[in-house]
Amino acid sequence: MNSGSKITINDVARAAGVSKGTVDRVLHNRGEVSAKSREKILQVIEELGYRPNFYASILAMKKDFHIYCIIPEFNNGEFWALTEKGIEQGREYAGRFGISVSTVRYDQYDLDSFQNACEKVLSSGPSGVVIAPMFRNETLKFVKELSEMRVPYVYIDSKLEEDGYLAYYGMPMYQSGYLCADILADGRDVDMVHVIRIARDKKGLSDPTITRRTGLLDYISEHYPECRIENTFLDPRDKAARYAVLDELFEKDKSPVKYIVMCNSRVHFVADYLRDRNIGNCRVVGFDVLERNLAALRDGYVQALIAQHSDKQAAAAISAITDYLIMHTVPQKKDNYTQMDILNKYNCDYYL
Amino acid sequence: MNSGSKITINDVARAAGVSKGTVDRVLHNRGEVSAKSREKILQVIEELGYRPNFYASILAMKKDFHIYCIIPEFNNGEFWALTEKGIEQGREYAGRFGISVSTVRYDQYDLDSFQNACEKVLSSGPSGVVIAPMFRNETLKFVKELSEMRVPYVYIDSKLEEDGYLAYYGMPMYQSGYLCADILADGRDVDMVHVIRIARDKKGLSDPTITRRTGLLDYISEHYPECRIENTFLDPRDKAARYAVLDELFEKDKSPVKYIVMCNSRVHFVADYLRDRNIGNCRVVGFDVLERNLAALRDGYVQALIAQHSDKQAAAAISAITDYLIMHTVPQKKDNYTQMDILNKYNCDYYL
DNA sequence: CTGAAAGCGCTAACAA
DNA sequence: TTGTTAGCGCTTTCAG
Repeated sequence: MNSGSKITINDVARAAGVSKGTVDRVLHNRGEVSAKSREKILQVIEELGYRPNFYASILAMKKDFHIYCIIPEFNNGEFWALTEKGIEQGREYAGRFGISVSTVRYDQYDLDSFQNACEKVLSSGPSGVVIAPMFRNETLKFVKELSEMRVPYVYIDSKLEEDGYLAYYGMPMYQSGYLCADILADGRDVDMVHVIRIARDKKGLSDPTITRRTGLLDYISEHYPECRIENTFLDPRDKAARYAVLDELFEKDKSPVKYIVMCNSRVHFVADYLRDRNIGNCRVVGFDVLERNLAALRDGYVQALIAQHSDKQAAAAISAITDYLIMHTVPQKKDNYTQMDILNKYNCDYYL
Repeated sequence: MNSGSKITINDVARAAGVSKGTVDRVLHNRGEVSAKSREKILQVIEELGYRPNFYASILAMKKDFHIYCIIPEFNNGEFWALTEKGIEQGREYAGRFGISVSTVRYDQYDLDSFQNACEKVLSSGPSGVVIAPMFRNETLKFVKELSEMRVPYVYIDSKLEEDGYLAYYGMPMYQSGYLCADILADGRDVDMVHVIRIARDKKGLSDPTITRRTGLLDYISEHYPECRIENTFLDPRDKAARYAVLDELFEKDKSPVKYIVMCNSRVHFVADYLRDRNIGNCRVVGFDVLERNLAALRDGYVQALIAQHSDKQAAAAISAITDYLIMHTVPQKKDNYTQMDILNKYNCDYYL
């Protein structure tokens, strides 16, 4: 019940018949200690239930830790803004321990800028890094260097299939697509689903939502084998083009209810169109709590949003590194698949 | 960016031409300090941007803080078990600061036991208390004493309409009922809703879910003015009686789909019945993530659960008090209405 | 009203 | 391989 343990390193030293210097050595596996002392000390620690006082420890080591977060650039109101908010929370936590946190951003469509970001971090002598990996190979190279420098790193948003990370915090992508389909279909008679996607100009860039889309399509082929899937591509930078494409979609699909889904955070593109064209007979589902998406939810142009606390993910990532740095603890779970939140117009105002 | 500020109380003392003892005095409004010194010191603090180092401070004061949590008793798998888990998390956090946390439980159907719990806490000299208030008047009396002793307290789960609390963490009850109705009805043709309730033996005990039920009924009368509401009462301790009552319900209601809702965490009572009787044509919605409710969700006997992170609520409550004790900060928001999570069979496994 | 000084529990040289 | 010691930044007597 009581965590305010009173026994100090001095008590241990006395009981073990050594000096506190030696106790400290075994505590941190530093310097050489005779097997005999070591054993005795460990035993005494056990018996007395000694717990080190982290605050004394922090005070004494006066190290200069610095955590770097590598994430994509963003504009206000975009997906990564929420992550940045979480970094802010993490900074607050880490700051209490005298650990500073900074963000390094890169253009998620530009490999060079990612490489630059990594190099910048590497040359700054990081104590730990949080990374949202968009480029597979480059990231692998980067984390390998970190490993060699014994710098702990944690993935957020998505992770790679290597093993050296301290922790991962993100959404279960495949399941999120599966869930999304269930919410979209909702037990109705669905014979056509429009999957709206973002046209990506550069090739060679992996589509971050591909796994999610797979989950979506799997659900549909399992539950609605007859259902047709229509893919439609939207240009994120050209509103007129988007409207033209959507106009075409609505001309072709004459069903009484249109089922529309987007696997990324841009469902507001669709909502804005529907609002402008005053179209009501749609069931639209998308992802993530951008302000524009929430507005669409409230207005009824989007029926549901699947959200994740990407702020908490970032904050958790920073806490994990902080705790590792300060008290050498590793997170209880290495892979943390965070919950998928279903938002509709009645609960969205209590989110965040 | 950097929170590891380098300026210490010594720097301030030197710059102000006084000793650090004096600086400490103005920092904590302790002892008398000449107006002149005081002003000078304040100014220097401002100029240098001095931020005290909490860890040195904690180390030096070696105070003995103790937080008490007052919550209802429970059995394994019941609602309050999750709260207890959150208390455990909070204990871990507080423990880092040498603050201990203990739980005092009471019988939520017995006023005396609540009074006993309060007295016990009061006489233990609490540094702070977390309370889930089930008895209005007694709680008011209790918190008044706390206020007089200048002991900070925070409400979880529900709160009273007084003003002295440090913070509150809980679900927006009315809205949760409203949301629940929306999920239950889900745009279908609903002409009868069964509201299943718990028969409470003792009178004078306020029904904790009354606000939620109001939200539920309001939604229905707004969206389905013709819909009939049937109340059915279940005895929590008598399975046979529950089955009898439910048998009767199913004999009377011949509609093709039955709409069933419970406003508390016991929807597993209904699910168990449906499973045993092998009844499938129902749409059932309930609250809270008890293991038995989750099982019902997975099996399809309950379609949706509205959940809240009552563990996080408790943990947040303890953190709030800890932070207040250690660094004299008050929570950003006093009233924290936590999000309402919609769970179905596809996302429930990623919850908690 | 104020300064000096002795710790709080731990780390990291430095000697031995 | 080990003990000793000087702090880390702050609080708290205790003199003055």
